[in-house]
Amino acid sequence: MSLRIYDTGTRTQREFQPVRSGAASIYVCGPTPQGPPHIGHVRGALNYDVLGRWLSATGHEVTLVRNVTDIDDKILNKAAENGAPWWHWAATHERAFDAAYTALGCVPPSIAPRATGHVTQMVELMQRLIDRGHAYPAAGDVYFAVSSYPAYGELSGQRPDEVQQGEASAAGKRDPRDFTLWKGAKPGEPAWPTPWGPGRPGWHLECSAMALTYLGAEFDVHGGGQDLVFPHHENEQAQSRAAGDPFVRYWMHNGIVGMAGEKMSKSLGNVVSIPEMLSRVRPQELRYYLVGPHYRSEVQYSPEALDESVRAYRRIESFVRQVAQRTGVVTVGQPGAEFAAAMDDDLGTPAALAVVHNGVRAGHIALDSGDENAARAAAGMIRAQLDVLGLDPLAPNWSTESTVDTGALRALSTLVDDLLAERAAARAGRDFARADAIRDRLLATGIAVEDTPDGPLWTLKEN
RNA sequence: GGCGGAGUGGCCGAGUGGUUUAGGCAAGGGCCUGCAAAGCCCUGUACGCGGGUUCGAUUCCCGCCUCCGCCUCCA
Repeated sequence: MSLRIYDTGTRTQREFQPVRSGAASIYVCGPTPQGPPHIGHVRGALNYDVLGRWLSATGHEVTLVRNVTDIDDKILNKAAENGAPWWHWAATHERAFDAAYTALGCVPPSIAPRATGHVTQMVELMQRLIDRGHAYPAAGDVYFAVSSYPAYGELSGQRPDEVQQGEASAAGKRDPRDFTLWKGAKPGEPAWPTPWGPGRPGWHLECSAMALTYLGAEFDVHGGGQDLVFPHHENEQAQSRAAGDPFVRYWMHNGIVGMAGEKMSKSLGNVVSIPEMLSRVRPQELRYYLVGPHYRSEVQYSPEALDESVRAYRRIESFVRQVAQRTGVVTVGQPGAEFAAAMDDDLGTPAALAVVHNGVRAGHIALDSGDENAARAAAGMIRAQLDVLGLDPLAPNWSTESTVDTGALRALSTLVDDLLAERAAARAGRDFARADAIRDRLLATGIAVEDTPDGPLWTLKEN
């Protein structure tokens, strides 16, 4: 059994057969860094991170390209509104995106190419399209001739004639359906030289050019949000295939994130930024919330649902930590066949998490019956499963040890142990009022005490 | 107007032509505990509405309602 992926291009689930056996090439539409990253951006990145992790776990050498659209109308406008140079505005927000991806445990992409660094490749691609009669320059712009490419619309199912026409046709555009490959420079705008005059990249061209540069004329997976199917991905495919490249084998589109009824969009200004969310929950917990539902389903964000995820994740986490504390080191094992079957079914993370939870229950039963070997084995398997999802509680990237003063921790530990010894003495003397007073006092300071078969266990409460 | 997706038990969220049916959160009962906490066991007559196909539909088909995405910038 191997991975099956739902391919938007054919609207069916297809077995994953990579261009190069044992390897996987993935291109993901990354951010246009015009503002802070929000929950929707991060959901997409997380989904393709899980894809990459699963492909790696199943023996593929993964190349993942996630681009940065660092030149664009919106960046120019936002920068101008804020009195910043466009390149500074883009670079600042690009760093914010990187920080969010890192905080949420995304494996760094093989490369995160910027549009502005690939003008040469774009010019080459445009030249090929012009030579083949699929594109034409006009008044400083370069357009793709939709009528020259009969397969246009095949990815999205759109019929070009039915597409609502937006803005009035620009000067020199031969057909209102034609889209811009390259925008001629207007006064004061950044510009790069081309054979057809100075200007800057249109939105769609860069992805075709950068995918070709790093992944070749044919590659395995192209991912993005469902809102990019049309026109962005339709146009990408038209450009690359019209130029003669086979392009994408599997198109994957993740569902979008809504906001309890109303849609979340930049224009409505109701986006939830990642730094804001991470001030409320830990990154693992936010990740669990976004990775839990199937990637193609829509998520309606609500703080209540996020809170449920927090508790669900902590159940898993506390089991793994408990086993580690009681039985020593828990080494990462193998995810197992049931988990693999779930993941192979178009990244079935909900079923995969059900397997994890069943493992947690089985592990607790083993722990209760004193079978520490079975408990350790269960925890090792769970760690392997969670690692595929980027959720292993013991993974070093979640570690907070570096921020903790070990000297202070040792001093605290001594004080708590003293109090717990006092409590134990009180309990032994059946002075439960005294014992409970100590426990309450510790709880009030943020230290929770639980009695286990191995004696009392204390933990610092989150938040 | 065109293209596409969705409506599941108190909530989140999978899934399937039928006899046992995810999983989590919350709730109630029980076990354990001095009491808790955690954990374990048990409980809850779920599939938007109306037709149709079928021995049988939440699952397939048709119609309707509601919601969402895209067709303009968005992951």
